[in-house]
Amino acid sequence: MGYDFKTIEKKWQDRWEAAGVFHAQDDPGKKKFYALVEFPYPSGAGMHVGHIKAYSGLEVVARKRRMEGYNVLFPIGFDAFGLPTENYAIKTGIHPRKVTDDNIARFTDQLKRAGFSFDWTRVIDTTREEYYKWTQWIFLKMFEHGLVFRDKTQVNYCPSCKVVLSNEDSQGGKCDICHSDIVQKSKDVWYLRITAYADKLLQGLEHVDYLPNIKQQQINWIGRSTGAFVNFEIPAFGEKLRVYTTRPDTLFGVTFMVMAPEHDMLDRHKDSITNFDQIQAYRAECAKKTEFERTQLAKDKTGVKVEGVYAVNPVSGKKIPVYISDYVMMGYGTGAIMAVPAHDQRDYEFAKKFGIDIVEVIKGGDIAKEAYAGEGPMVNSGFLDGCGSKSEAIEKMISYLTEKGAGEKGVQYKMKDWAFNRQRYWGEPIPIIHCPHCGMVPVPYEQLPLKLPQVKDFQPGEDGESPLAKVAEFVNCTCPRCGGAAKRETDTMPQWAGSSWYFLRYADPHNDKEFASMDKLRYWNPVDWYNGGMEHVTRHMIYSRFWHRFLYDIGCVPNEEPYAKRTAQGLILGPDGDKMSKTKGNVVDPNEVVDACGADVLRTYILFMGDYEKAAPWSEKGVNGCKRFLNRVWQLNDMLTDADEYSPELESKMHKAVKKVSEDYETLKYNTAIATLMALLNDIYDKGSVTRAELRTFLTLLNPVAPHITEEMWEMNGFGGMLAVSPWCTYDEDKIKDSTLSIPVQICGKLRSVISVDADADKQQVIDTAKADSKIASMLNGKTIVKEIYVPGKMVNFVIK
RNA sequence: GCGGAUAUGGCGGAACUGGCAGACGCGCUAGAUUCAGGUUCUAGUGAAGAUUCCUUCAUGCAGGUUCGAUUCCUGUUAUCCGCACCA
Repeated sequence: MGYDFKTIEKKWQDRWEAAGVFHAQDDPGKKKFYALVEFPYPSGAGMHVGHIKAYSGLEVVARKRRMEGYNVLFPIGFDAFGLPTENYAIKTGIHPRKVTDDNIARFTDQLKRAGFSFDWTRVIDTTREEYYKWTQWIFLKMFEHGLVFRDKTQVNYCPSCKVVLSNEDSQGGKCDICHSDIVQKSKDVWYLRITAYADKLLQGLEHVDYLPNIKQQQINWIGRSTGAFVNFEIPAFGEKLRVYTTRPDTLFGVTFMVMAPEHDMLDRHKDSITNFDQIQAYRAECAKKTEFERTQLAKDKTGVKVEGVYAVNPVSGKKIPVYISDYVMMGYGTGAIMAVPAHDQRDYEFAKKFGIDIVEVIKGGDIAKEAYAGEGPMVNSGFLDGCGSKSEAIEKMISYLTEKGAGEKGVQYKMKDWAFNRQRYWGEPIPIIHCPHCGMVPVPYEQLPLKLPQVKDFQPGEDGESPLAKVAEFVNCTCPRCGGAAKRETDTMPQWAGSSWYFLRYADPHNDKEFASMDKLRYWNPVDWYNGGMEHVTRHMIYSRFWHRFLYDIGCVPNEEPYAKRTAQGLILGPDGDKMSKTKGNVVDPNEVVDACGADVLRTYILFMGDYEKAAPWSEKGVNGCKRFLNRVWQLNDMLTDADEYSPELESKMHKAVKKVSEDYETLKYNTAIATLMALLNDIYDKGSVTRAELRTFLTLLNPVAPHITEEMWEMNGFGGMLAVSPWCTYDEDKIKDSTLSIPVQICGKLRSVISVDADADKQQVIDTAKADSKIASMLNGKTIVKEIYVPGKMVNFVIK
C-alpha cells in the first residue's frame, strides 16, 4: 500500500508556513541567494503542468541552498494586467478586479498545494495600486530623461481586439492574442526609446552567465550591423537621398536606387515627379498589404519607376534611375537603399524584372545566373580595383566618402523603439496630461498612483479608443503646470510594463516611499539565477534589462545587469507529442495529478521525465513509475536498523550519490539526479535493510524534489528538527574511490574481456593481469603485440598483428 | 534565405575532458501472490546468429582522424526553435 500523501502533504505545508522557514531575511550579515522564476499570468484556466516544471527547477536549487546555509529569496507574484482578463470581463460583465482576485486566489492555492518553498510574505500583484504606482513612477523618470516620445505612425492594428500592437506582438501578421489579421493604421503612439540602449544591452551580455543560445538570441534580436550611410544627389529634388548599406565596398556596382513607397521625400517633391499618380496608385496597393504579406508575397518583386528624376552615384558620377518598391521597408535604415544587383539577390531579381544594368564589381561568381555575395578581387571599381579583401575595400570606401562629404560610417539595429501604449482598460494608466497650453505634462510624482477608475463598461471605443476615454471624471483635469483645463491620456501601458521591474520589488515589497530601498537592493541584487521559458528570452528579458539599466544610469539600482544567470526549461508536450493546447484537447491538469498521486509524485515525475531544457511528452505511465518509486522510499521505514553509519557494502555508493546528486542539482540535470537516487534505492533493497545514516542521507538528497514525504519520514524516525532547514550532505572524495577497479581489456579497440585489479596497481601490473586473463591470453597466443595502451583506471588496449 | 539547436532500443532518456553504448524509468515477456482486475515481488528484455561458452552488427546517412569515435573533423539528410526582402 502507498503512503497517505493527502494528510502528509497538507500537514507539512501548514507546518512550513507556521514556522516561516521560507521567509527571506533582510540580513546583510548572511550570504544570500536570489532565485527568480517568471511570475505567472493568473489565467482563468488555472495552473498548467508547464508552470510546475518552470518552478520545480529552481525550487530544487532554492531548497538545497537553504540547507547549505544560504539566506534564500525565492519569491512569487502575479503579472495580472492583460487582455485575457479584460476580454473575460467584457464577455461576462464581471469586473477585471474581481476576475483577477479570483484567479490569483486559485493560483495561490494550487501553488501552495504543489509545496513550493516560495516566500509568501513578498507576493506581488502588478495590478495593485501600491505596485503600479512605481511602474508609473519609472515611466515618468524615463519621460523626464527623454526616453519617452510620441509619434504619429503607421501601426499594427488589430480590428478584433481594437488595439495597436508592437511589431513584437504582431509577428506573422496575426494578432498575438486573438490571431486575427493585422491591418495598418495611422495612430499616435507612445514609444520608449529602447534603441538608445542598444549598445548597452549588447555590452551587458558580456559579463552575464546566460546559456549561450539565450545570449545569441538576444544579440540577434538587437541586430547590430555596421556599415555606412551614403548620400546620393537627386538633382531634380535639390536634395540628397540618404541610404544605409553594410556593403559600401560595392558602391561602384550601384545601378539604381529603391525607396520605400511611404518615403516622404516623394511627397515633398511631387511636382518634380511626372508620374506621381502612378506612385499614389502603387502606394494604395501596398497599404492594403500587411507587413506580413509584404514579406511573404515577395517572390515576385513589384515596383514603380520614379519618372522625371535620376540620382547620381557619388563615386562613379553615373546617373542612375530611382524606383519605389515594397521590398524596401520604411522602418529599417533610412527607408531607401542603393541597389547593387550583381551582389545582392533581392536587387538582382528586381533588376532582371525591370531590365536594369547589372555591373559586376567583385569577381568570383557568375552574375549571368545570380547575385554573388562572396569575397573576391574588386573590378570596375576605380580606386578600389584589385583590392582583395572586403574589409579593406570597405575601409577605403568609407574614408573616401567621409573625405568627400558623401557619407560616413554608420551603425544600425534591427531592434525598434518600443510601442508602449494600448487602447485598453486593464493596464497601468499612462500618467501624462495633455494641456492645450503646455502640451504634454507629466502627472506630478506626489499624485501617483494615477488610479485606474472604476468603470462598468470595458468595451473599447469604436475607433480603437481606450475605454477610459469614456470616463469624463478621469479624462477632465487641470494642468499641473498652468492650472488650466486639460485632458488626461487615456491609453494604458502594455502587459510587458509590470514585468519589467518586478524582480526589484521583491527585495522590498512593502516599501511605500520608494520602489525599493537602495540598502535592500544592494543586498539582494542581482538575481543570482533566473529561470523561465525560452519564449521570454528576447522580449521580456530585453525590456526588463533596459528598464534596469536605465534605473542604474539614474542611480536607483546598484548594479548594471539585473540577472547574473539565466536558464530556460523545455516545454511539456501533450501525451501525443504535440504542443499542449485546448483546441487539441491534450492538456494535462496538474491538479488532477496532485489529487491522485500527490505533489511529491508530480514534482518527481516532471523533473525526471527528461532533459530539463528539452521538450518532452507527458506520459501517464511515467507518473506511475515515480509513484512506485516514492512508495518504495516509504517502505524504508520498515527496513530501518539501529546502526548509525554507512554499511560497508554501501559506503562508497552513498558518497558517490551525494556527489552526483549535489552536482546534478546545480546543472539542471534533475533527471539523472533522480535516476541516481532510484539506483541507490535499488541497492538498499538488494541489501535488505537501511541504516539510520543511510536513510538520513537519502532523505536529505531527495528532499528538494519530494519535500513532504521526506520531511514526514525524517520526523517519524526521530532525526531531529525540520528537514527543510537541516544541513545538506557532505561526501568524502577518498571514500568514493573503489579498492578494486574493473578494467575493460580491448584487442585492436574491441572489447574482449574485463579484468579486476587493485586501485593502486601500476601500469605493468595491470598489463600483466590483462595478459594473464584466459580469454585474452588465448587471443594473444601466436600474435605479435605492436602496442600496449593503458589509460590509468580506464582501460587496456593491445594492438596486435 | 539567415541564425541557433537536435538526431542513440518499442518509448522518455543516460554516457565525465576520445576509453565497457543503452544508466534510470516506462513498456513488454515469463513466473509468484490474487476468485478476478489492480497492486506488489522475482527473473529477463538493442538486433541477428549460436543457445554450453560466445560471435557479428548497431548511436540519422556517407566519408575522415585515431590503438580506440555517440563524443573530434568534412560533407549530407531530416526535424524543431528563433528571425525573416535587415540593405
